[in-house]
Amino acid sequence: MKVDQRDSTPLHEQLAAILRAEINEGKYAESGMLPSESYLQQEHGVSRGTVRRAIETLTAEGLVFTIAARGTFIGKRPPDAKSR
Amino acid sequence: MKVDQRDSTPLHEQLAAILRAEINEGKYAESGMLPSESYLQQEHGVSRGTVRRAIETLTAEGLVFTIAARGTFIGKRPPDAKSR
DNA sequence: GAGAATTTGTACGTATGTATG
DNA sequence: ACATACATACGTACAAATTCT
Repeated sequence: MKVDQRDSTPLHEQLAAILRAEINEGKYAESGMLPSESYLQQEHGVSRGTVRRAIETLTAEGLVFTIAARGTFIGKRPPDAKSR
Repeated sequence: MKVDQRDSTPLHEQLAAILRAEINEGKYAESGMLPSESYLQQEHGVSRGTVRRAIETLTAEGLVFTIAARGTFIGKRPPDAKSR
């Protein structure tokens, strides 16, 4: 799946939908985490800001959570994790 | 006490808190020094860089001081800490 | 003193967080 | 939405200093 630059749907929404589907398909079940933002940026041909907005959406949905300098993990954020 | 990899509190902060508590409990009173960085690294399952940042914090607090290739000692750095 | 082992020091690479235009 | 720059966090590799055999 790829984002469509001509589609009027915001890129970050398109990307969020793609990632959401991939997660539900178990694509990242092995590592338990998403690829780095830079990787996703190059992979999908969008800016890092767009990648981050997409991940933000998935975080709000409780699908993933990120920890600074470590990465974005699949699943709900543990109760004692303080960052956003 | 152990660091929590899923807690988003920086690992070096978690480790600093652990070491600070252990020092105050007198855990290292006997030797008067901290274990080596490699030991702490394996003991707590973090990288050496994280260990060093934790020790850096304790040093800034005046709780310990480090001498190159010798180790990290409990207490405030003496004026002539380099000589033997 | 020589050489190996141990310990701390420094540099660099990668990842996410924040700010600006 | 994108680009860039910088900050913070974590890790790895190599270098330097000290100690031990």
